[in-house]
Amino acid sequence: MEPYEHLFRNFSRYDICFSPEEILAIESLFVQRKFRKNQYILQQGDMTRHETFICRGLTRTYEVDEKGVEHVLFFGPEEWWVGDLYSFLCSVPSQYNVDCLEETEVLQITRSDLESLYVQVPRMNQYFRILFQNAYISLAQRASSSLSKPALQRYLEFQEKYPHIGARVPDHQIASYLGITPQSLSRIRRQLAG
Amino acid sequence: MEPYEHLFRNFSRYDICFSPEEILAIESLFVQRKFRKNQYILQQGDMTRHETFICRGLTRTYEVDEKGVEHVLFFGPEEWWVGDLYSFLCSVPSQYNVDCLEETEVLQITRSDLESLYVQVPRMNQYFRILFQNAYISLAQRASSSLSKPALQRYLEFQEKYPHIGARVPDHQIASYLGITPQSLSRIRRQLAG
DNA sequence: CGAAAATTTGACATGACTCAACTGGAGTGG
DNA sequence: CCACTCCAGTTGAGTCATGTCAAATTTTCG
Repeated sequence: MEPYEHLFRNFSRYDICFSPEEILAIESLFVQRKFRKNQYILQQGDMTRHETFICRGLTRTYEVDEKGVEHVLFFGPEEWWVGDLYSFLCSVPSQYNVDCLEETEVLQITRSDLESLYVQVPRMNQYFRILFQNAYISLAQRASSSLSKPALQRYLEFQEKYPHIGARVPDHQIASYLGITPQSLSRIRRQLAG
Repeated sequence: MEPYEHLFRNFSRYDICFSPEEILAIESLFVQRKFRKNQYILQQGDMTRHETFICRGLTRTYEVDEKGVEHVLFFGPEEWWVGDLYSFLCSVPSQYNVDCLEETEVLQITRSDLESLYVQVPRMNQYFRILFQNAYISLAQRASSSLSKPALQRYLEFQEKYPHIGARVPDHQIASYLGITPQSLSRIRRQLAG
């Protein structure tokens, strides 16, 4: 499927349609790019110059703490936006790494182009508003769950919510996403199996 | 201070200005309301009919799990929006309770009025987009922290980020916000003091 | 003042972590 | 095709942070 189709399909999920001129403006401001497996879209410490929409593939967003331990924050499959929003908006170095777990095709937009897009196509504000609303709701549920539920239950919730991701990602990265060690996840899996 | 002043001051924090007609539209769609201490703005299981902007006072958003344990998700001081967004947007019963820890003055808007506001004042999309962006960033940092850092450090982060809230809220609610028991928080405090 | 709530403390239990060793499969080079 | 290595995953033993239960103490507030 052609990359822009993914993007416009995502717009239409939120019942947001654009005029032909707007479509041209949108297409002219995004840049298409392809990453190989294990390649980095963004590295901790770098300036975030683009926000990135995933058309195909799978990414992971993670940070490395003072002790050198990786913490996976999100997986980014098709039709997700990835990037360090804080870094992007506030022009500070990124706290996060984003790398590709599979060969990945993306569309990218720079901050100044996004701002010009908001002016040219005001309805983009609506699109991103809804997007952030949803992201916020989903993150609130995850945060609540991580504060109050044991690892077993969080694992089950993850499996239920992202069955397709669970199958594409090694266990130790799922453990990191859940905030537990690979050993703990392994024991949880044994407990579920037995 | 007059309630609408708080609201417009919040708009202006994001460099968003409105024409006199827009200001009239905004003022006509929000309803002013006052809650006493301990009164509920929203109860778990109810339909969320309004989103609520806090002009004065302090709220807490919490949920009650299967075991009957309360989990505080957010505190809502002046110039915060509170409410169960998911319930509000999707017209499902709320998962959360919002009550007032102090006497609280708010401005409320219903879903249909907010939708009509987006049409009458398209720039409101921009305002809420930025609001959700920021809320999302802040929540992502909290979620990351709750997954990877010990309780002591989370407590210190909370104190640093919301010093004014820490002073206005009983400890056991801070403990709940941090995802630990009041006993654990008490021990952490002793450790810090000694 | 007196009741109720908040906080602290102690003893013990438990879930998750750490460290270390082991297993098993995927790739690599002889 | 067979070692060999590498990495993910598993398992075990001991430790630590935090939870649970119960009780004492302090604070709040009618």
